[in-house]
Amino acid sequence: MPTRKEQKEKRYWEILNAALDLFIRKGYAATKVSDIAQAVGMSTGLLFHYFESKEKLYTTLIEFGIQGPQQVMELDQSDPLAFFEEAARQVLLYVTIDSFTAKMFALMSQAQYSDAIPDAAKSLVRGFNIFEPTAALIRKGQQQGTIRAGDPLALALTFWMSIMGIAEALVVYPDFPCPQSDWIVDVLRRREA
Amino acid sequence: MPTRKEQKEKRYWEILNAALDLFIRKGYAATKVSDIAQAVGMSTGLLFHYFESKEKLYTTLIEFGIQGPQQVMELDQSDPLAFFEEAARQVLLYVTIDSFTAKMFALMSQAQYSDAIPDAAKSLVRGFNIFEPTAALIRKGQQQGTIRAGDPLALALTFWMSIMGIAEALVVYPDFPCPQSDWIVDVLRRREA
DNA sequence: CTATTCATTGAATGTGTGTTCAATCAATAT
DNA sequence: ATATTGATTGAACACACATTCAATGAATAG
Repeated sequence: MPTRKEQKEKRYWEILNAALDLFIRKGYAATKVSDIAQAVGMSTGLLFHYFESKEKLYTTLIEFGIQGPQQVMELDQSDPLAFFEEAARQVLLYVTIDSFTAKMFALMSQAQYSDAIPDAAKSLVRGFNIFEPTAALIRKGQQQGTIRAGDPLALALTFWMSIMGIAEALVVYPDFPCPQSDWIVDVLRRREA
Repeated sequence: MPTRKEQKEKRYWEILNAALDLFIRKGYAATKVSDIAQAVGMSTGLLFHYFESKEKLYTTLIEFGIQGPQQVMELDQSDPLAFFEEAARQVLLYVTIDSFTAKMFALMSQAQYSDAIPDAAKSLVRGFNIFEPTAALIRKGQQQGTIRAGDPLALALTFWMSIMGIAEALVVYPDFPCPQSDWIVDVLRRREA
């Protein structure tokens, strides 16, 4: 028998889940609060007992969302190429086994290039720039001779856009076959002579 | 001295340009007709003398947009790997020299995964599936031994998501360094033993 | 058992936005 | 020169949607 508090906690997550799904498919502006409420199975008014506004709900999701990329960047960076292999592997793993985390990646990927999200969310997203630290790592790998020559920022962009784009596509179409993570790393890998 | 008809034609394109830019940055729902009108420098009401509705305006853009991928698929396909090299080269070339076409790619890329666009536009986008023909070409390349082993659909997804994601990012941030097209093709290229 | 808290609803409110329209003025045609 | 067409505006309209709120009833506390 679930206590009142447990029920509330459970519904809190149900809302976040439903909202995440809708925000990915329709975007922030096109997602109606009533859509989310309906997906969870509650009245629209009740949703405002859990989140004070649509904006706050979205921003809460983004707060969770930045943890995904952050965790990835916390992987062992001593060997740059190994880091990218592991990063790609992890993200694609989420896509198959942890749809919530996978959807978070998709959400972050969209938020990165959208001008139509709440200001608070925009600040959060822009505050965590994944490209600069990635470019630094790529530079290191280039010196070691494991990563191909070329503008590090451009290489970082290529790597992350592939990962994010694939994650986004697979979240929306889960039946699509999942690429292998080392294919993507081949964008960075130095080719043998 | 421009005639009345020329003026009208010119403004028609100005509207399409401004709308394209805003739709990419903000998405369909978050882009207000008044935003577009303001960007062009006309009253909101006047815009409806050029396009009967916001929906029609968006769908017109999508109609132009599908021509981009269509043209790419019309490139010579006799040598699969050469085709992908040329396709990647062309798309990235547009990003640098023809921002209208480049933005079209970004628009199509977004539309592909959005549930929040007009039905007419959705039909158009879904009607032209780029993945199936690409997968067929990949299969051919695999038989020839120029393309790596692996699920052809998954390889097609990887290739196009990289291209589209990069195009989208560069359209929004034109100052970002542009990757080299052959990096992306390395996702498909069979590695020497 | 009674009182209180609080989840829940459905209707009401207000704002924002797509669209329409009557009126104006400039360009073109006759 | 006059009439007609068409570009242009600003205000008006209607509708959709985020948010509020008073009322209800069930769970919990005392």
